[in-house]
Amino acid sequence: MTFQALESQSTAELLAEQIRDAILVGKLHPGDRLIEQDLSESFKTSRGPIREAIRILATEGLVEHRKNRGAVVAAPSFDDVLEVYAMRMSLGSIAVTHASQLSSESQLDLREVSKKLDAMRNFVGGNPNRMISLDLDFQSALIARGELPRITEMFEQTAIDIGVFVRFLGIKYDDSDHKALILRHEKLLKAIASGDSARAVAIWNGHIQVSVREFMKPFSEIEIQELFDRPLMKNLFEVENVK
Amino acid sequence: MTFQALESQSTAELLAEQIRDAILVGKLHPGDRLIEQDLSESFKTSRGPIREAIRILATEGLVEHRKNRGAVVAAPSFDDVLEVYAMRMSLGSIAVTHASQLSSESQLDLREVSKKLDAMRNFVGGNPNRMISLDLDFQSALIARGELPRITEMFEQTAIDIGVFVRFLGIKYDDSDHKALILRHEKLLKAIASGDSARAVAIWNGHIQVSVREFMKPFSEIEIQELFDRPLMKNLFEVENVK
DNA sequence: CAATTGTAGATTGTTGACAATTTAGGAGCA
DNA sequence: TGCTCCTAAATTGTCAACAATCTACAATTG
Repeated sequence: MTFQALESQSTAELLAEQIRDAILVGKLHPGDRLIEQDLSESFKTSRGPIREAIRILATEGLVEHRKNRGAVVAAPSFDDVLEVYAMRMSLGSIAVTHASQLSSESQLDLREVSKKLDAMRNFVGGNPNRMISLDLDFQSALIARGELPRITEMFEQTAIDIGVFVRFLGIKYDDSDHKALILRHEKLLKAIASGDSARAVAIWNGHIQVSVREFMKPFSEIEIQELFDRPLMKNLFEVENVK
Repeated sequence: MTFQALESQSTAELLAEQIRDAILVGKLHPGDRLIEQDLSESFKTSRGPIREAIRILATEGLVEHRKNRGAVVAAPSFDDVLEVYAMRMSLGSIAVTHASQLSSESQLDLREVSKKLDAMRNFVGGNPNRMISLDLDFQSALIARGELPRITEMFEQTAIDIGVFVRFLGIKYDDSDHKALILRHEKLLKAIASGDSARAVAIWNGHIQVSVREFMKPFSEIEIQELFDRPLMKNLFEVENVK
């Protein structure tokens, strides 16, 4: 009988998680200051662990930390959205390709990823923001199958960024999208499992494009036209893709 | 008249820099433990700033940090080299493309990058490891011209990784390489300045490939053959490139 | 003698006090 | 009024003592 070592998180990590959630849920707004004393009283701990938690959030980019001036919640722009999706497209392509290749060598186990997709299937028509979070989960699990630890970690970092964007730009997948979304993911898994890395990457790119489009929903026709003039935007939509 | 605020580094950052250098210079070896008490005595400071410094190094991946067990200097493998170069190729492509596009809109200032290249020219034939470090400097400065802060930061992270690899695998550019290296960089800058992003990316990819080959020098013919069987390796060498 | 348990020393985790720095606002002055 | 300078409050930075945890090794047991 073997047990999973339960390697509990450190207090600082636990605190970071709580504060991160507070930002993602909207209890803390961009520009809000994080004051060590106040937080340490709220969480009934000393300032030490709080300092570490803030440092974690700072490396994640959720807060900005300036010497002797403390930390404030960061405010993202649409340029940030484009940059982050460019990273996800390109890091994801590497990982998806590698996963496909591992699959050819039958070193690939997609069970965990399939489970995440099941969770999405069971949620069709449910709360839109929750669906986005399930989708991010699915993607993270998939990218992790590439077995490239640094890329996995950086990809995870971009997922946190997107959580912030969603919060501050008010994005929602609507119900009709849910089905298309899942269909695309099914195709993607099939391509990876069959070792067809080129097709897998094309589907991946297509999904990134759809995701970026989601972020434009709050904008007007004219604004969207202008967005497509930005180089980063063009680059994102010029790649080979399967819709 | 305006001055640049000189925003001095915090003590923890200063300490992190010193310890990082100690690792890159080889004073600290993989597996060595970093003991807060000892370090705080060496640096004549308390354990607080040392803790923060170690946390910084941990997020950079230079040391591994396990709960209640402290930090040890990490040991990289050749797979790590491949992963890091895959990231540099792909993040760099995004930045180089964007820089080329900014150049078309004449929003690009390559003076700082040119200075870095001058530094390399003045060093032809000099200490090989120092030349690698100048090359990394050049590349970082170039990527920063892409004006994509997250990508720039992640790219910088990979530069740190490479410092560790160079140290532990004993890589050296030899003198003959220096000239080819600089010639390539000149072509790259020209392509970017003229807004030819496709060509710039191809040159960029070629440089990454050459860099990876440097890391194989210590290996035997047979070992190198085997390395080329790895999927990541194939992917790195299959991209469009200019040698 | 091998396996387990117990224990001391080493090391990290946490805390509250104190020092240094920044910020905001008012007093003084042109 | 508008400007500079100064001071007090707020806040972060640093420190040293103490608590919790881990590691290595000796003692114990079967």
